[in-house]
Amino acid sequence: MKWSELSDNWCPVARTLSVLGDRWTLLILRDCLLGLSRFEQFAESSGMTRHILADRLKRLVEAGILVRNPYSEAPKRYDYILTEKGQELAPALMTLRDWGKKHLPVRRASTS
Amino acid sequence: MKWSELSDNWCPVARTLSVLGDRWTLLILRDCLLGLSRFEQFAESSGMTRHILADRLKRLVEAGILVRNPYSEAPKRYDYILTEKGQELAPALMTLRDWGKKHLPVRRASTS
DNA sequence: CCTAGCAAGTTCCGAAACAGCACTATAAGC
DNA sequence: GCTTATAGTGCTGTTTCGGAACTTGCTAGG
Repeated sequence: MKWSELSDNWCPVARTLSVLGDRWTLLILRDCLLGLSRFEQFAESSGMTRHILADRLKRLVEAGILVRNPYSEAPKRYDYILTEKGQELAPALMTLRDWGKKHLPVRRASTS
Repeated sequence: MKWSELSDNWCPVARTLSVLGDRWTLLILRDCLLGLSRFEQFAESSGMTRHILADRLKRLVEAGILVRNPYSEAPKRYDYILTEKGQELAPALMTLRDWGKKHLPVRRASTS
């Protein structure tokens, strides 16, 4: 089964995953909720390749989760702002964060 | 950046995604929470290939989210049971489900 | 004994996605 | 007219994925 076919699945969890079911998309949204909005900021914060970032931003805009907003006319520049639909993903990010904090402690030497 | 490198990220959301940040893993957990436990059940329910399913189950066991439980000795057979750690992902699934129900209605002809 | 069936995987190959890096486009500043 | 800043694209090799067949270990039937 293809990823895209999930979007018509009977299960709302599956449909949700059809939009944000890869490792990078939720990281972009995390950054958005932290106040980031620009391509270069996302690229640096998440460490993903620019190629993937561009693709995921496009998908998120198509899904109505972000809007591509021109913030500069002179050299045409765009940043990405959460829609209300996107902001309502905050609770989901919170529950994932809480689970991670509880069950996936950092395995660095500094923590022990 | 590689997927696996996320597991040491400072951000708990990123660490969580290092475990369940692909399209299929959360579907397996959804099925577990619905009471499924066997390989063939997961394969049929989610529609993923057996190859990927086997890989994801292995990862989930390694992550301590599922346990591989022998339920038959005669022909060695195993099923997969949620640990407490895994059950605590239920709230996360709920929030994703709620968001999907609200923002991603099924696009079938029957809905219009 | 021989074959079929069930369940949990494993193997193989072509297709798609990804990582890494360089490159483009447009304009501002020196 | 050269450098810097920003938002992407192109290119190339590697990794992962999708689909279907095959394996293993046992049971049931003829």
